[in-house]
Amino acid sequence: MSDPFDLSSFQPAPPAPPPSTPPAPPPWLEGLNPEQRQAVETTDGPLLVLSGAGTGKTRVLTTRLAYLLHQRLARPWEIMAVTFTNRAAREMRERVGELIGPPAEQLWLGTFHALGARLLRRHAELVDLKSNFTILDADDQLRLLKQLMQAANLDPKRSPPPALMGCIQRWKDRGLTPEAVPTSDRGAMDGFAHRLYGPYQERLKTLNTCDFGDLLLHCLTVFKSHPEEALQPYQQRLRYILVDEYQDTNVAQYLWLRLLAQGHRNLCCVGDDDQSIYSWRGAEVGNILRFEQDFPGANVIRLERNYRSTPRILAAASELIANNRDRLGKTLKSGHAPQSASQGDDDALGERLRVRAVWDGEEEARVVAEDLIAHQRDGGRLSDAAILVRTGAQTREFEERLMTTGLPYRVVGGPRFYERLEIRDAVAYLRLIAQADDDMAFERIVNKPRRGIGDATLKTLHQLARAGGLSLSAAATEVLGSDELKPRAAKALDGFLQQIAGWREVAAETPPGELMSRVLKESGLIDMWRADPDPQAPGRVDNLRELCTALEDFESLETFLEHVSLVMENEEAALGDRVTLMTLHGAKGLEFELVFLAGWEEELFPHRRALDQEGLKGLEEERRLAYVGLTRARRRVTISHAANRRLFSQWQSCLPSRFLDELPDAHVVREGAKGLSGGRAGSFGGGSGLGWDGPSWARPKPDRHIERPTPTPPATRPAAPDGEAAFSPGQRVFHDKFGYGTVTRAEGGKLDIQFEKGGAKKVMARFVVAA
DNA sequence: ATCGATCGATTTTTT
DNA sequence: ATCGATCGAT
Repeated sequence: MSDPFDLSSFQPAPPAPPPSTPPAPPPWLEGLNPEQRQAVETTDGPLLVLSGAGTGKTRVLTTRLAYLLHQRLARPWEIMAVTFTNRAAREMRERVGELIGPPAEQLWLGTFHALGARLLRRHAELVDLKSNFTILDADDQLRLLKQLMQAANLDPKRSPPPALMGCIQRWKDRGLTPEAVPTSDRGAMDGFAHRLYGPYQERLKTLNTCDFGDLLLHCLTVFKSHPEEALQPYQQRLRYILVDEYQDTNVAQYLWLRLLAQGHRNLCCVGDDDQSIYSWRGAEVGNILRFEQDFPGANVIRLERNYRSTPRILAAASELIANNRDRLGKTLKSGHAPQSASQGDDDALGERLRVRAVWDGEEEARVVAEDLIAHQRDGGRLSDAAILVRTGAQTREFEERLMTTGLPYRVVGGPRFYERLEIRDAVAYLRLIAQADDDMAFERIVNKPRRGIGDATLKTLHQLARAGGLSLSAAATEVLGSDELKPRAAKALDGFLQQIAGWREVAAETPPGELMSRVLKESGLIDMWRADPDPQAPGRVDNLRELCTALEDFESLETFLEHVSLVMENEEAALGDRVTLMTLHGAKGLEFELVFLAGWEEELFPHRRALDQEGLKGLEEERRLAYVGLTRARRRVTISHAANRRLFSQWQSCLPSRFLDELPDAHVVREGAKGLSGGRAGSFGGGSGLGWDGPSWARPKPDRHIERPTPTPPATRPAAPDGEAAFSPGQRVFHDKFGYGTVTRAEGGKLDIQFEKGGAKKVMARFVVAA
């Protein structure tokens, strides 16, 4: 394994790479269209590639990398390719590898954060860190901030820690250290954010830790304060820099790139302003909009030929996004079908987009499931379909439905493996073993499982640590030498320290996976979860096992811990044929044959918060999100909106999203839901408690024309027979929510049912049908 | 030190 | 509905 940042192996490069006879053009240039090819072959100077959805962006990037190497314009370690996500980095490395083989390994290729981290480790001492600094995740960040707030006597009610944290992070995104925060910004959050920012940074340094923002922010500091030592070598070395998803870069990333690119000025940024959906996280669309001013003499190439979606989908997406003002302007053209297709030729244009009105979220999920079953019956694969939602919470109803229907699915971007409670605890053990002064880890696990080390003991340790400038571990050793603790607590603490010390020795001669299983067993963590009656506990035990397996792939504890901090995801288990369920944000960069876009309702999408906080800018970003959603689909788009939705514990009636009005009628077919007004209303059993006064979408609204739903009874739930159907034990039944089950007891209108998924339940007979 | 109950606030997106 | 924080009892 070579470390691209290892300057020790760096020999002053020949002034220019030998411009020997340029090799013949390689075969992989052949398949490119003229614009793509131009984007690959324009190697000199700043270049902006505006790449619309589905126009072969990744292909251009990877081919460009291969081209640079093939033409001997640079050696692998003289090229940096930066991505936004780990997924993109992985994919790029794979695909470049396919083109050029092993040299791909030596490219500086990774996410901003990964590259930033590796760079920073080389120069950590310049910002008062040690090169083995740890990387804090969101959870630890927040805990730390809360501690500081407590020390400063700030009321977490009046100033919510997450909001304060967000504020600090946005400063970091803009490349602002505490001193550099402009006075106009210092009043934010009643001034508390700025008041805490400095101490927060101090604390991080004491702990020899960085948060995510620091990985870039500290780089900038280092670049500026020690250019000759920590910047120029890189500037000279990096002949070419490529950036993916440039529209998502924040100011800090922009500055970082600009500094590194100053040597050779061969900066190639690829992006799409229409897909900028991360402004809330500090991303600056301005970066891409300003590119030509920032880098005078820049070339701009537009990729507009879309090879992914049908003409109808492209037309719909284009018309929708045309409602945005701040854009560089691109028009997606269909890349395949030569325009020979005559206007009325439906086949050539592809299917119309379907817009479907449903009663509520449950029905929404049900119809999607029905469509999926039909799709399967037609020989389609589930893995060709995706359900895209605006917020993570929306996945739940779909999960329930898919589970009861027996359709395999996967949730992308759900609670991630390394973020799970039990995993974080287990990893904290490893962290403490690897680094005794990892106080965050120490605090996290010192009393987990319970070993009688409570708040009182911890408080003593904190005091001592602060007074003596010690880590908690060191303070613990100190305190045991004194008699400050009660014997009982002292004994427990001593036992804990000894255990950790013991594992530390084991770690030296044992592979990480084995170490982990020993720790889990000997610490009692595993037993703790085994003994937990919580229904989720067994799953946690499984996760811990999986963790041990995952650890087998790592050489050392250190490499694993770096992986955990930066990658945060576990290799996905072999998937099989599953439908994908995820948020719109998570879907960027992916494509599917069939796409279901759920929850297109005002307040939810566009999301109310986006509108409240950012006004028009927020709306435009939501619209870009819609654009991203539409352009994920190759063949078929199905949009749904519910008339009612439960938002926290309350029912709310919803209006269809304004985005629906922005889709061209010519390419859309609007459907009412099956059985909406017929069977459904009755199934609420005269429950007028909902205060429903008719489907909101049916209320007259001048510029909307949504058909009234046809009163067809729902396919999966025939109305229950009026004279209470006679169910008897042993009978197989179907319940709308719980799926299939067997009756174990029947008494009047009430049944006991053993469901195949979800266990035993008591259910009113009218809610089930014979299966 | 630990546990349980109660109360209140909180809901976007995540490298 | 779910999560945290807080408080009082054991």
